[in-house]
Formats: sequence, C-alpha cells, structure tokens
Amino acid sequence: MPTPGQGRRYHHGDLRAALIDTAIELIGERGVRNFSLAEASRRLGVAVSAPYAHFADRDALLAAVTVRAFNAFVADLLPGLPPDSDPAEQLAAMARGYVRFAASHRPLFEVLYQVGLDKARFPEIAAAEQPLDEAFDACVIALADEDPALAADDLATAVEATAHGHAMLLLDGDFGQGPAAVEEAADRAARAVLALLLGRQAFRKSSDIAPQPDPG
Amino acid sequence: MPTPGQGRRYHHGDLRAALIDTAIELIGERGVRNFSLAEASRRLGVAVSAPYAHFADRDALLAAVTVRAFNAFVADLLPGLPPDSDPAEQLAAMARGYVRFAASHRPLFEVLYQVGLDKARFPEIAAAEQPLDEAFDACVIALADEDPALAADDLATAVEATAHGHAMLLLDGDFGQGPAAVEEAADRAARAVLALLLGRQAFRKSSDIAPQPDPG
DNA sequence: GTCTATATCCCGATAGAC
DNA sequence: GTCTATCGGGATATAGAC
Repeated sequence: MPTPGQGRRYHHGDLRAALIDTAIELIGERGVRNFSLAEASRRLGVAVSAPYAHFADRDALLAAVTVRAFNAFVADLLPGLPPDSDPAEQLAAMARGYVRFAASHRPLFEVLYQVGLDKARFPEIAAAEQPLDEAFDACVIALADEDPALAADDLATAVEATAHGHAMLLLDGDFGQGPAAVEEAADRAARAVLALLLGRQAFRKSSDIAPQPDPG
Repeated sequence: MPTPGQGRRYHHGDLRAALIDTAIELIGERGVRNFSLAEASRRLGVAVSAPYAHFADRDALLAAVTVRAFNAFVADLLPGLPPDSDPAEQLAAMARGYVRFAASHRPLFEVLYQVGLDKARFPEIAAAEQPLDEAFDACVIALADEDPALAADDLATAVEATAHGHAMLLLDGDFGQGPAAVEEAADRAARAVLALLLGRQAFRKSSDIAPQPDPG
C-alpha cells in the first residue's frame, strides 16, 4: 500500500480531469520541468500506472494541460477588453491583460511557452491557440482599415512580442516581486504598445525607412 | 568499466572547461531540462564523480554555463553596433543582433532565460549580465539627453522586451524555420524598436497618456 | 478503470583508494 | 584530480489480476 489517501483524498469519477488539475498544481509548485506523472499519481492516491488509461504518456497529459491553458488565457483576456473603444486602446488593454495573466496564472503561462511539445503530434494545441491570435489580428486589422498602407501582420506580431517580452521579464524577476511589480510591468507593456502604434509608420508597406545594415 | 573513451577522446588538462563545453553541447541536443551531469561525464569519458572536483553540484555547473553565455552574448552583440550612429539606429541594431543571437546560439540563449537558477546563490550571473543592460541603457540615455522628459528606464525595458519577445516567438516557431525566419524576426524586431522610438512620447514623464506617477 | 508488482533505466551525490 | 564502487532515490512504462 503506497500510502493511499495520503495528503489528498482520492477521486472516483474523473481521473482524467483530476490529473490535469493536479498537473497544474504541481507545475505551480515545482516548475514544468520537474513535473512528473508519478508524483501526480501519488498526490491523487492512485497507482502510478493509472494515468496510462487516460493518456498515452507524459507529453499527452502536458498537451491536455496546454489546451486548457490556452482556453483559460482566452477566457481571461478577451471579456475584459473595453468594448467599442478604438483599436489602439484595445491593444493596450490586451497587452496589460497578457502580462497580468502571466503573473496570475503563472503555471499555465509556463506550460504555454516553456514546455516545448511537438506541435505536429498535438494539433489540438494550435487550434486552442487560434482565438488568441485572431483577437490580436482583429484589432490590428481595424487599424489597417483606417490606414491601408499598414503592414498589419507585422504590427500584430510586434504587439504580441511586446506583451510577451514584458511578461517574460516580469516572471524573470526584472520588475521585482509582488503585485506592484505586476502592475508596473502591465502598465509598461500597455504604454509600449501605445508607443508602437504611435510610431507605426515604421511598419508601413513600401516604407522608405532604410533597411538596417547587417553588422556581420 | 563504464566504456571509457567511448565516442569522444578524454581530456587531460582542463576538465572544468571541458565540462562547460560538453554541457552546452548536450543542452543543444536535448534541452536544458534533460541535461545531466552524468551524461556529460560519460561523454567526456570520465567518472561520474569527476565533476565534483570542479563544481559543487549540477547547478554550479549550470551557473558557469550561464556566465559564459552572457559573456558570449555581449561579445557577439556589442562589437557589431554601427559606431557613431544615432541612438535609435543603435537600438534597432541591438534588437536585430539580439534575435540573431537567440537563433545562432540557441542553447546558450535557453540557458540564459529558461534555467532559472537561484540568483542569490550565484551573484556572478548578475555581474555577467550587467554589460548587456548597460549597453541598452547607454543608448536610451543618449536619447533622453536630447529629450529630457523621456522616462529612460521604462523605454530601455520596453526595447529589451521587444527584442526578447521577438526572439522567444522565433524560437517557438512562430516565424517558421530556417535562416529566412531568423532574418524575418530580426527585421521585425528592429522595425518594432524604431516604431517604439518614433512613438516614444507615450513614455514621457508626466505623460497624460498614462496615469502613472513618475518614479524618478 | 484501477491496482499490484515489476522491469529497466537514469540521476545526484558520497566514501575511500590511488 | 581522478577512479571504483555504491547508496538511495525517482522516473517511465508494461504485464496481468480484479
């Protein structure tokens, strides 16, 4: 008897969902890279072989966690957007929400961008990611409608990269710790997006801004 | 007999340096996450206990790799900057170099931003990072001299976040694979930095765009 | 669908000889 | 500074019973 009902009581009903929950817990406590199927089983009080009835292997469980993470990200980010505001404000709000999500759901965010699963093996991950990219694209396309020479794709990526970069630097500790650091990072990301949009002529198609030399 | 002299010659002279080299090799092949001291020893044809004569533990070796990675980053990035050009061009060139380094030295870049060592235990890491931050700061301060109301710190962080974000999205596959993807990402990062600088009034102190009290 | 049991393998770290 | 040997632990995955 491997100490059943150890710190946690055991399940009955939906081991699959319980495994996903527990995986998120463990990732929060010990990081993605130290997550193990065996420990998740132990915590749930089931045999280490039980997960294999629901997931082909460790990566398959992590893929399910990734899908849930994207769903949570979308559900967290999109409803908070200021309705009927101009696209620039919406993009700034998305950047702010992006950074906040990275902090408030750190384990999920780590799964999204650190786990490095084989995307060819798990196409459901790309599908779950799609609504997020579409939301960025929609705002930028709204801008491009007012400004047809804008290279919308490039700008959308730049906005996402800006939000992502601030989120990573925050999680890396560059803004300090605690709620104040989160808001500081979120504010700066939002302002960086506004600056990016103010200077968006750098993203015009057929720009006459000279390409930069290759420093070799 | 653990198959000595296996696939690789063995050292003599500088096991410490050889371990760092081999660690970088292994990280490139299998990711930081799956790197092990034991495998590095095996590859060098030394006993698994040999590394402990040079490093207190696994993290200490990874810390040495991190220091080398920062040194390589600085050595790669700074000499290529266009001399005597205006700060905006320099920052765009830094962003371009940042993205290129992430691609051309992927294992080192992964060590820098994924390994998550205890920075309090290894203060030499912060010291090795310093020249990089200083280079960003110097460019932004040059801009702020022309424009004293600029919130230089915030802008420096935003530039770094922009470069970092593009690098991460590139490594995540969002720009596709191959050298063309690298240049595409580098170009976009450079243009995003230029856009950021063009719109930098969003980073002015006492700005009425953002209701953010001035920290300094 | 879950359990018991087991096979196989790898890892970090230490002790003591040379 | 390196080797031999070993301790103690943990992981993934499979086989077969219920």
